[in-house]
Amino acid sequence: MNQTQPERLYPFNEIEPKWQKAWEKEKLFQVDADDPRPKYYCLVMFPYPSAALHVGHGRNYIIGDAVSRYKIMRGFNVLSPMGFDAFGLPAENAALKTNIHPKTSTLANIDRMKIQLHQWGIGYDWARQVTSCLPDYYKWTQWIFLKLYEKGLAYKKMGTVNWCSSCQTVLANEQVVDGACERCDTVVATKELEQWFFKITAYADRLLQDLELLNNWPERVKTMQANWIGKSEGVEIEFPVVDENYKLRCFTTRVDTIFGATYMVLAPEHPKVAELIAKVPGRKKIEEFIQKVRGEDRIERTAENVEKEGAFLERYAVNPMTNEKIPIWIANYVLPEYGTGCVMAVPTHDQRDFMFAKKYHLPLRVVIDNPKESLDAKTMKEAYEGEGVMVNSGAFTGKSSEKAWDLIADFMERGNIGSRSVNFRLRDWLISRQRYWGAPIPIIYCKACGTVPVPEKDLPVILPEDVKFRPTGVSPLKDNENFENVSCPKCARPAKREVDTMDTFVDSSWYYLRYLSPKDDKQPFDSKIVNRWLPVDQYIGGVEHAILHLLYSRFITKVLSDLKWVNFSEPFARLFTQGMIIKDGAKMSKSKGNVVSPDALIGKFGADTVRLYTLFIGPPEKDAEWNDRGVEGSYRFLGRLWRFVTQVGDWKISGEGSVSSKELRRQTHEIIKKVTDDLEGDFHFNTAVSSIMELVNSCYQFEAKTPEDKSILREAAEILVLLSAPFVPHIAEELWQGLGHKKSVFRESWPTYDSAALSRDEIEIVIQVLGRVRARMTVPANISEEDLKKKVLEDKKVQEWLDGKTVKKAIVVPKKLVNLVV
RNA sequence: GCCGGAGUGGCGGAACUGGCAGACGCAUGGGACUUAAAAUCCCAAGGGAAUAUAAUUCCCGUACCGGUUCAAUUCCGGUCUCCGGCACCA
Repeated sequence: MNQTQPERLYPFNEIEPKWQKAWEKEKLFQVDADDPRPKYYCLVMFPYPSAALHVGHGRNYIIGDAVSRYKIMRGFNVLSPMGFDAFGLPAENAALKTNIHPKTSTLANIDRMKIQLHQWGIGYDWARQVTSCLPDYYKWTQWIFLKLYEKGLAYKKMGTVNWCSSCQTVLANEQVVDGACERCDTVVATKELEQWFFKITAYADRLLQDLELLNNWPERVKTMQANWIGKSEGVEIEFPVVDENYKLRCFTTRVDTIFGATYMVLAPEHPKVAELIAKVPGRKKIEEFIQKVRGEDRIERTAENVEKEGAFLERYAVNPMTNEKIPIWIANYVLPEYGTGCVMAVPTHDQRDFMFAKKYHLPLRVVIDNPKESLDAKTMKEAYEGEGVMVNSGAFTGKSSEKAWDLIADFMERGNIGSRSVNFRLRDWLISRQRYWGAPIPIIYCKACGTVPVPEKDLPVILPEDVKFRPTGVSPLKDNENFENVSCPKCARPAKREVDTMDTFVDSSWYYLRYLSPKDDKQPFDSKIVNRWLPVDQYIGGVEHAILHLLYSRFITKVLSDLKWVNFSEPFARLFTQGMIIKDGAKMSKSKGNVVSPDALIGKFGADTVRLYTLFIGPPEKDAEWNDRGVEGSYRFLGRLWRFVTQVGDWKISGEGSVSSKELRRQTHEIIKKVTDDLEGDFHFNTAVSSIMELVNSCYQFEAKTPEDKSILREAAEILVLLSAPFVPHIAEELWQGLGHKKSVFRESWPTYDSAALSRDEIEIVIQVLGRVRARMTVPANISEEDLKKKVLEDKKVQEWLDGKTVKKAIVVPKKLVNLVV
């Protein structure tokens, strides 16, 4: 135990609890609906209540709190709520080990986290807390499901779905990362199952389009969403099958290459394959190949350098533009779920087709010539995928491929050969889960009436507590006969409930609306109030939600907007994604043993130190390495601030300062501007904090000789306290009181700078000769350009550098520099 | 491969609209206080070179190569590396 307790530089352990209580008493963060001030909705992504919080989590809340407190001082009516995304697998998995019910452990974790948030000095309107695992909340999650169901946007279908064998449940596409479960890293298998989906694809185009409205979202998040939605425009072309009376449809983005389509490839899973090979001699071999491909899991199938393999179906189709008979193949590189599961192959102008054609000796024909170097199908080593001049393309020969694209598409549409079509990568959102700790899906199956939604008046469908929740691949709710067996709401005959629960991302896709009327038991939210407060002015959270939560929330908002429940179509006007805090080069986690707990640090240095360091660590949007010595530096600074402000506590503000103090006053006002700009801009708290530090350093350097000087220092002290209040609220309150103020510092208005104070009498001019700094001189600020030039040329050092050469040109940047060209 | 972002001291990082590169902090070195240490406070500091230890002065330096400009971390062209997303998507 040779860890030394640092000297107590100021009584943080006394003042912090004191002010936390005071804010509560004063209801600093409670929003009054009738407040006339302009609204500001500052929202931090609500957390999953796992174990205790670490300093990495803290960054999120500290940033949000700094923004809220700043906006309060700017005169806004700030709504800063907090809740808990409380359903989910971790609690359920823990329960399997510890035998503690998920509800018990979740609620206990919530209590623990609230204490931690409190100790950090984070202010929320706790009267608005939402907890997604409680019936008064999930009742309305179920209501949202019903609304989507009514609109045809929630549906059940049989399909190939992602299955995690460890979590024993299906997963949404968004929850599969590199072919593995995002939660437990188990390689995801595919299964044919009947599952519930939300039809997010119906909104694909709008979700993509409206990204353009989100000017205050980080570019990378918008890019990620755009990539995920994955729009591509092309043409769907019909290829007649030889000896059959049906056609196969191919989707292509390169309709300009149609004359080079020398064969066709189907996914092995394509529904027509069985029919096509029913009578061919080599049927057995083809079936074996299909079995082989089907047996591969997602990773094997989509891995980067998988050898392209295929089989000839011994059948032919007709290229509708050349009227040639072309062979039909199946191959592992054609995916059943994208486009039509059937592609036209143009080996000369598509690298995959090229490799496949070379392997199986399929014909190649150049139809777009490379303008730089003429192509020859016999000698080319790889496909040419660029633009060029059309060749071997019937009536389109000689045209540029860009132009031919539209001409061919038009021609096909006129002749009913094909039609323009758009494909998205985005798939519908699979929302059912075979697990216990989630909101039950409000559906009843009746033998007579079919699928019957639970009537709104019967909501919520309560999640029963007495359930043995072993994951078995079937929802644990099936265990509870009282839950499953019900009477049909339509015909009253015995019926069965849906036993699956909803993906927790459904819970979190609408919580930001519930904060506005968290206790309303008549409706999920009050449209009038929501329309007044939304969109959220500032949303703050981790970039890991760039696709999942943010895409789902945008989708649900658009649905609610179409249903006229809300009058806006994007929920979050501004988004800020903070970087992760790293320790020893890795993300903090219990298993790595690199978790930094705030509790000990708060005990040793106080919450303000932890807050200040967290904000000072680096640009908040970037990842940052936690450094314990850096924390001490922040603590030292607060000690310096404390010492300085308490020292000038009984000095008075009076009159003008002496000449020497003018510079300090100027700096003070410059820093008001700097901190304000940082807070209004990109939340660069690190530079805001550093300029506050600079001002403190200057104050220490300044020697106050006269009462006027003292008055300038006193003004600087007041401003320092006001400017640092959003970052280090406890010490700021205490110092503010020490300066003789009765009101909370957060009831004061944010300081504004006096532009007169920013002006200087004298300025330092940098003198360059040929762009290199050679001298500097101090001149009156209002000096004319002519006088300045004259003075510069008279300077001894300058003359040495000029060395008798003539000055061709003198560039004068007002108030900054003079550059002499010789 | 496509899309987005980044590359600056020993480290985290700063630099408005092209105008003194390295603010602020950490680590480091020196000093004060102390019997001593820790803590605290004060001072120094990109690298290199010259002079006499100094004051001082010069040169080199923002991933690399080139360009525009009186002047480039900033603008333009090219190259490399790293991070993130998508990817056998037709």
